[in-house]
Amino acid sequence: MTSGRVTIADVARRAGVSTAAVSKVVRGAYGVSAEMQAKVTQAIDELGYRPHAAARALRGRTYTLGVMLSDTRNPFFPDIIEGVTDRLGDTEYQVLLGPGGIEPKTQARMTDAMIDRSMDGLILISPVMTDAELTAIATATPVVVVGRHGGAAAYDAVVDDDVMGARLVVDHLVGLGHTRISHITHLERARAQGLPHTVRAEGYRQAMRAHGLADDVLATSFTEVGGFEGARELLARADRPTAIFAGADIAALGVLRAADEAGLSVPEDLSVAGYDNIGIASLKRISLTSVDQDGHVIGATAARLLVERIEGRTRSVTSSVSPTLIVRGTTGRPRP
Amino acid sequence: MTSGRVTIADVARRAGVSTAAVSKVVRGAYGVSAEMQAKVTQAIDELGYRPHAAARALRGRTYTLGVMLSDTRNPFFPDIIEGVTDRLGDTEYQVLLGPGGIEPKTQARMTDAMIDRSMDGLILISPVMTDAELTAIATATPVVVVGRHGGAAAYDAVVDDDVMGARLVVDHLVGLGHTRISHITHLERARAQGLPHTVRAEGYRQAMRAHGLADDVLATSFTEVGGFEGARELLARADRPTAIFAGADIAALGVLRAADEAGLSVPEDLSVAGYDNIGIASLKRISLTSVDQDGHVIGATAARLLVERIEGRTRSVTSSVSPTLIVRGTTGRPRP
DNA sequence: GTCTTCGTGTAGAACGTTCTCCATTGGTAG
DNA sequence: CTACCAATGGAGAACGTTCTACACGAAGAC
Repeated sequence: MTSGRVTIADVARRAGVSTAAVSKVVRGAYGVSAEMQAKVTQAIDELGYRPHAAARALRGRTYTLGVMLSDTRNPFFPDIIEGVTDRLGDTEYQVLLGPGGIEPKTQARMTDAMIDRSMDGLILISPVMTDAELTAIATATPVVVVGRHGGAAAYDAVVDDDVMGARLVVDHLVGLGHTRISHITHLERARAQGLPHTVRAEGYRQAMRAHGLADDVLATSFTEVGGFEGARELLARADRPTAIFAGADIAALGVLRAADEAGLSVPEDLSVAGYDNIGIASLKRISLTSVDQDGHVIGATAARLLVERIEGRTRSVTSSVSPTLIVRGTTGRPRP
Repeated sequence: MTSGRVTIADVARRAGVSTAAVSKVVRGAYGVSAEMQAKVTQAIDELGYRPHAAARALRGRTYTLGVMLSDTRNPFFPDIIEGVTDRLGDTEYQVLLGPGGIEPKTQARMTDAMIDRSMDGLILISPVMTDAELTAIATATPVVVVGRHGGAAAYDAVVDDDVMGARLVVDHLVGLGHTRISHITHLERARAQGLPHTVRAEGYRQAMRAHGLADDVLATSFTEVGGFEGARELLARADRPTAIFAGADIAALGVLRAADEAGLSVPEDLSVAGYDNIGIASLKRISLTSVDQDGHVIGATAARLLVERIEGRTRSVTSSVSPTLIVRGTTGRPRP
């Protein structure tokens, strides 16, 4: 099978030097003459040599970074991934994605698998696990956590300022004249803290209080169905809200469907706002008011922090990205 | 860094046996007594030993399967991935995804990287490369190609019957009374053959011919913008089509936007159909008529074929999945 | 001239597995 | 009682790298 593989020994033989010398050239290490450099690179090119990452793993780097995805379906992830790969495009690092699933158990299995494959570092996107578990992982390998607030000392964190994002939405809706504004959030089974939806819900509560309004939070799930069912419940009430702020755009899409089915027109009868500003939100047919997180920047920042940490930084860093509100057609003045 | 790692030697010491014996137990190999089995598994549990995949790579399996994604943004991929992981869930194999990008160059780089990391097998989703390149990869490691027609002998293939899918759409539109039906396809820069969009376009042509109608294919790209610009061009014509069949749902969404901006109502002035039946297509607000591929089945089939091939099958297999047409609100009778 | 020092190259031991022999044991056929 | 065999466990060589020593020569300092 691997019969055809060109090894470092082949290159060394061809160039008439030792394998150690070839290794130095490949790694750009100290102590190589210009002549040696030339000889070896020529041999490498002639033979088409590529270092065997798995073999490297046993001694040094693998030049592999892992990104654990908690939910492959979330349309917001591609932005982050693109940010990561763009940032890493001209480096030697390769990015591999691990579908971790929604369950804490499967996520733990995936991170273990990544560590077992000696990845040089891990980016965990909205991981659902305790701080203790997170710290345990971070002692085994450099870690950057995306989307969880209150990061610990052992790892870096990149977060969206979710409190601010929620406030932007509430301020906007109140500015339009709404007073009965409900919030749909995600119900978490695990004991993880500082997850985006929790913080968004808290930001929503704070903002409502600041305006002297009563808050109303309903927990379903961040899926189209979750948004649909949550909205159906809210809209069935006698004093139904005039605006619904969903903690994620996918859920907001479900809210829109519920409004359609209930025969309510948006935004006249009901204003709807989401969070994440996913691609579809900008489609004329949807035109969803949403909070934009700039996933590209988040991904690029995570990649930068991870490489820094791999290359020696030990002091922990938390980077916060400010969201912006994108006002579109699903929010407007309530009927008097 | 890796100081804390429990190795096979630790387990062997603890159980009072040789490392070779532990290896046998771990792999479930032949020649282990019940007693040995018990001793070793106990030691493994006590120490929390997990085999180091990178070290394994040097001699045997890595139990890692790679899935190369040609485009992370395509909302159809999560279905395939879920099919793969579901199928592999209770096996020892781990799935890692490689964002290969749209460029042939970056895709080649990614497949190389996966081979260098000694993955046991690769699933390539709509790879953009020549058959020769594909065959070269397939000689290095087991390969299953998803979404490319006309697979070669060196690898397995899972394809959607795109000719049939295109015919379903055309038949449906003709049945409604349309005669001027245009098709938007994806313009390929590379010399790859048998890609889905090519086959869909060909299926469209065949079906139109079968109905005695003139075909009209416009090549832009399978993106929202691609669909938008293509539709804008088509709708600016004097004898503009009464129906547009986009080769992918994302492009169809762009077509809808173009229709909105042109002040055309759907489906009265323009019928629109897509391909892939992505999640959003079923939203009331979109309600896009589309061809459903059952990505879950495709992914699961690909995973099954790959494992079979890894475990010894050499005869090449091509599995074809039949699509179904999901009729929704964006298609209807043309104005007389 | 001898002693350092520096720059360059190499030998050879890791790294954590798997896998091919080989040795030992106990049982059974003759 | 011998000869053979099957079943089990172990020794030790791979696998393809990196990395720590160290050797060697040239150049400079005294």
